[in-house]
Amino acid sequence: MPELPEVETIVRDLAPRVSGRTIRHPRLHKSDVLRGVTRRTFLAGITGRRIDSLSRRAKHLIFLLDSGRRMVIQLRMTGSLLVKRGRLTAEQERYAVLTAPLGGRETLVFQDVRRLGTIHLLDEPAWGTYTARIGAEPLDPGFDAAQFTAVLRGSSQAVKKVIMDQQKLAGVGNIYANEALFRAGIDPSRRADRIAGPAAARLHAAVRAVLTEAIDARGTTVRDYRTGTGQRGGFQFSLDVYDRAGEPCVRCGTLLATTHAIDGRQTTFCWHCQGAEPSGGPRRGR
DNA sequence: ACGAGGTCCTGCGAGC
DNA sequence: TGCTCGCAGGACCTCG
Repeated sequence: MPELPEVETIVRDLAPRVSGRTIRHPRLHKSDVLRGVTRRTFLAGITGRRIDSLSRRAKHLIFLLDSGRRMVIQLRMTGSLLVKRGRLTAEQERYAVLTAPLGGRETLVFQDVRRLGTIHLLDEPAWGTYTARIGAEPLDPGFDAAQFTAVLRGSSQAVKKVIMDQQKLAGVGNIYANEALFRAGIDPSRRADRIAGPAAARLHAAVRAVLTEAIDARGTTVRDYRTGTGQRGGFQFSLDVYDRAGEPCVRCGTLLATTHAIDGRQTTFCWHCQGAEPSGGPRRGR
């Protein structure tokens, strides 16, 4: 599932290949991915437009068009984006949502098996509203431990849910939330507003470190994720807890536990390394 | 403002 | 073998 590092990888791969290119004859194969725009308006809005830049905001891909509008693609669970030279494979044909020929036998392809992904087409004011609803970028140089601590302080919900809340913090999904909490030695179910001081600073550093390392490894491929060049990422070999339930903790050897108690999402953690906090004490009986 | 639950969507694996 | 069913889950929604 593409989170911040995966989307960042796709942007780095594709930005040089799409910038300055013109969308010739786009085809929208599935209309149910559109949000806030009709099929007709969407196609009219991108046809013949030049892509001035491709960038990332949280987990969203932002195509800035020469009209000043932005095509915003959210990959969600199974979406992928690539520039394909020549003919599409049978699988790409089958799951293509949007194909946009760029000239020179190259085609921008957005494919998505489950079609939970979305496409918006936003003018400048709408983009302003859209991006304002998304929280701080965790890798922004100005996003320091004090700002992060303030985010935690603002909620009594489980810390894992808070750091995955896109309105509070941008780009962290289930994989990196699990990893960062393990690295920081923090119980995922602990109330966010009870975490401060050194523990909050540890989590702040862990979130940034795990995201940075995952970008360096070109993302995590558990199932569907592919880079902008169609390859697998490399960070799945560096995961400490995600998808490792029942396996021994890399730090202490305790068998990793799993629960769905936090927001219904799979949470994997080590009782020993994350069960107890200096200021909070262990939390059991979830 | 909170938690719980529904919705979207399809492939996959378990169970019968 | 062939069927049904539960699950995967990010973002958004409604309800109490």
